[in-house]
Amino acid sequence: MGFDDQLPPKTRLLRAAAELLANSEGSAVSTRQITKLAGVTAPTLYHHFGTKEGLFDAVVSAGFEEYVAGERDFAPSGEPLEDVRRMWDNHVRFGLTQPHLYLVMFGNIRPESRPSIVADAEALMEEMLNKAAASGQLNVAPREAARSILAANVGVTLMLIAEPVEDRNLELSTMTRDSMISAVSTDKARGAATGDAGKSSVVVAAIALNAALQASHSDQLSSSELKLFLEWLHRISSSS
Amino acid sequence: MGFDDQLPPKTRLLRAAAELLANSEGSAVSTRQITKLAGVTAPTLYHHFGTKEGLFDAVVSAGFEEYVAGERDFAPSGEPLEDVRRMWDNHVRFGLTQPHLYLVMFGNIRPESRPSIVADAEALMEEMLNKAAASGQLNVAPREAARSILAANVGVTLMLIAEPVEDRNLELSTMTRDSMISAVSTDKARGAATGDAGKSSVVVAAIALNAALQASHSDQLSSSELKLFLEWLHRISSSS
DNA sequence: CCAGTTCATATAGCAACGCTATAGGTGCTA
DNA sequence: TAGCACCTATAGCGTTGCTATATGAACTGG
Repeated sequence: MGFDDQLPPKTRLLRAAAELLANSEGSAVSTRQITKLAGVTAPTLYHHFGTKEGLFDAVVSAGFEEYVAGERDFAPSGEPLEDVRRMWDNHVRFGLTQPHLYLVMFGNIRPESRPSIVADAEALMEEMLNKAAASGQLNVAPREAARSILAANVGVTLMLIAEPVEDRNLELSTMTRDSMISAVSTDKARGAATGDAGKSSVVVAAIALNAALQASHSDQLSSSELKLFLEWLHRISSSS
Repeated sequence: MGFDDQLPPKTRLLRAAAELLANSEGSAVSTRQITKLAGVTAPTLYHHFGTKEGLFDAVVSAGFEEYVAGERDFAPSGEPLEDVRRMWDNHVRFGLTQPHLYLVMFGNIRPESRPSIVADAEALMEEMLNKAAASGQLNVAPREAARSILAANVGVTLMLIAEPVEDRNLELSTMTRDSMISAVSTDKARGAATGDAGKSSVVVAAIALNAALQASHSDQLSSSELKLFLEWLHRISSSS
């Protein structure tokens, strides 16, 4: 069925399952679809993988190796916290590129396989944070920081996956990422080079005024004036 | 089948589904199990709910109302950020108490129902953050802060649910919670909220913004825009 | 060179699944 | 009492995950 007949059936099953899992938008994938695409019959699948879940686990293992490879495959920048940011972004990118694989890995609740994968991902993050801790950039234990950061990372990625593609806003990711990192690290205020106290107080005041205006329905401005006013407020308060 | 036969079939179906959903450890629940427990036959289910998913959606709606009730049912402490912490803890508690319901609500990826639930939860959080913003305690827009906090909240809760009960460490929750809140808030009362009890918060915020703008020479607005903006600001702040 | 063993695949089919076409029973209003 | 919604049951369709059984191919020991 349009699949390389030279490959051994086990490989063909793995590829067929991965392909169907990747293309089916959330809906279930049946063993009959898989075996048909792989060009084998049902018992072959159960001979090699025992169960449908077993086949999916094998696919997930392959996917996790790809994930780990992605998390390791960049030159360390010498700045550990910067590398943590890259790991975060890699994580999100992996989730958005392979949402179904990601959901099986991080979204499901499967008392056996999931914790092990999560533990491995945590270990990767902790490893990186150890370097930051060694140079005095962390104010909490690396393990706890890794767990906390990874939890937020998973939450953000799930949010983004669940959103329609057209209005996915990656700023949610970068903002949460920097919040988490700055909270566990000693050197606060990323981008402090450009940030100064006066400007940030403008932002704070603008945000406060915006919230207060919307809550109070002040009639000091006409509706058209208010609209423009709020637009400018937004421009001010979204500058960082 | 051991279910109150006085109740209408629709209610019995809902209760049976909720019970089976709550007790089945992750494994699927079949319509036949549900209808048998409810003491009705298959077509009754489809008459009332259209589809299996429809029945589950109804269960989730009930669960969500319970969630919202939990998020609203505490006296505001007068300190908005403290209330945000309580909302966070409520969220986690709800997830750990009803993990299966929670997973359907926040863990699954269902392009229709999930975003609406998430959006409602975000609105709840944003509502609370608006109060914080009005008193100048936020340094990002309430909506973005709400999305970010909720994402981390969901991620932490999923982590905790996936962990074996015996070594669940709630410190992960409090630590991530405080990290997110401290990253998004500004504990220093920057001018805006300094004890001007008499004036409305709009006026206070406008005055603060006015002062801050003149001190910082922000370049987000052109000079003509700035002039008009300040004029409006003056109109707002001189109203009492 | 062949009997024995093991591995890998196919034929055929089971029980359970979500779902529905159809019909019968119930309580209401006219 | 007739008619009409509404609600539920009988029976069964097509599909699902999975398997008891059998067959062919490849290797091994004598």
